[in-house]
Amino acid sequence: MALRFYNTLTQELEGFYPLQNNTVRMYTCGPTVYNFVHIGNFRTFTFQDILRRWLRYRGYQLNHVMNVTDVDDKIIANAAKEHKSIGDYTAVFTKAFFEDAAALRLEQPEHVAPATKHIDVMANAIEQLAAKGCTYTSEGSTYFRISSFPEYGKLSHNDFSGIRSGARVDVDEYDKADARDFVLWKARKDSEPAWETPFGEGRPGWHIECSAMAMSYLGETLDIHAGGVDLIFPHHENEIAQSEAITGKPFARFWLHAEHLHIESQKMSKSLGNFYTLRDLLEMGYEPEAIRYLLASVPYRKKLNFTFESLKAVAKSIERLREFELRLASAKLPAGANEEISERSREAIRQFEEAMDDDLNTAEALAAIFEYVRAMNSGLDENRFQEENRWDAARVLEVFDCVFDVLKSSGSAEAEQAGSLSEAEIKAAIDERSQAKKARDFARADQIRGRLQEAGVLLEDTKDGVRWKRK
RNA sequence: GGCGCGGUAGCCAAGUGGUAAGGCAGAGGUCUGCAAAACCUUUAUUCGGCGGUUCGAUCCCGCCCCGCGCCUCCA
Repeated sequence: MALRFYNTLTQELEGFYPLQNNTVRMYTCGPTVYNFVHIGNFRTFTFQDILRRWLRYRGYQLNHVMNVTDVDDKIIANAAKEHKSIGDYTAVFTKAFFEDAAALRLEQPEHVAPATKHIDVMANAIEQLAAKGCTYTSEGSTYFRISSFPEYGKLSHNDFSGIRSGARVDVDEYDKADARDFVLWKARKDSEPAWETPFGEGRPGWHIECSAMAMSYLGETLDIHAGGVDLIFPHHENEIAQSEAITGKPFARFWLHAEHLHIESQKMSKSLGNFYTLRDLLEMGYEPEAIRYLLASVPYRKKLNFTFESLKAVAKSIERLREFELRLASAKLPAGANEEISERSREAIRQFEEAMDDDLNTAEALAAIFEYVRAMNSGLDENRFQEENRWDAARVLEVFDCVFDVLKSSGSAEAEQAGSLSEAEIKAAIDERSQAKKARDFARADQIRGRLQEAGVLLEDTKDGVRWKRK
């Protein structure tokens, strides 16, 4: 079965292929930089990263645009509180976001698009909407008239035909003609940041940013648009309305939405205050790879229940894989190749690919890897491995890691520094201990082992000699 | 109320109309001078409840119970 994704628009699993050539044109909703983003947000960004990597594995080129919302109510309010310009204010959190993303090994999209750098594109989109009669102004602000777009609701599968103006309009929304209408352009208020446009001085509404930037970078119809489930309505629904009202063409062919990360059975969110930032977890001593693995290991359409127990468990899982890699590298093997091992390796890759092709079923893909590792550990135990088979196993791990990217330890560079023992020193100590063991001076041997352990170096006695690793 | 997601072993979590992947934890074992580490084996007669369809359902249908999300800013 070929690559397929669940499309929120059609509510079906659909075979995926890009519309133009071999390049996937993809747009994802990025962060609003008014604060540090939390790991719930990163669950979605990690999903997007896995998606990127798998598309590339499947031979596609990527043209991926991610927006950065750097002007909105919260940003304006927070910046004012700190007596900073919004630019100075958002620069801090934008930088933090990309640092965190790098720590989680999230690839950079081909284009990162800050909203404030694309005001002209948005203004142009609003003018096109106005020319089509889809807008109206009220108190200096410009609104999108939902009644001008009959298909409104097709993404969230809501029927809005019954909702008419006057049905129930919130007090502070008295200036809208229809309760569901949304603002395209907000009139300037007091000293708020504002931009000059033909339809007045002000700033963009949130939804227009994504429509305008997506189409300006990627054209009228995108292959994939992705984000968190909470964006389905109203954000993505509104994007569809604006974009399709302008072009008359489908805005995006595939809509992919990641479920939320939960904590204590509730959505992790800023407003509930039940969140951890990546920085929080790193300070507690968790490895970024473990966090990445945890975020990636639950298929993206399932709620992911975050617990520290899980985080500790996945750290062990990663160790198991790294242990296998290490064992493979240090094993003494006879020359030649065992075809049975080679075939089992190819089988593992097939299973992994099949799982990933199935709407990125990472849980099943992981199962394929762990089953393989168990089989290969047995193979090593039973001396069925030969020299050439190293490559077979290395290839399996390589395929795994080009998606999950957790095998190489970023190994808190500090810890390695703190360990302070050089490789040569460690090797010398190991030799000394081996001599002591040979002389049956176990007290001496244990003393050396203890000293190394204190320095953060763990010894493992194996059939093929002494192995060590930093802890 | 409308729309949507889910309830599988101690925890996390796949999956299929034909009798339950994987990870962690637990138990047993191998290795070892002893350890540690590692590795191996093992762990749900059962898949929220009740009916129905079927030769057969955890998987299909109906009803019910429970949890969660969106409907307002939100990954």
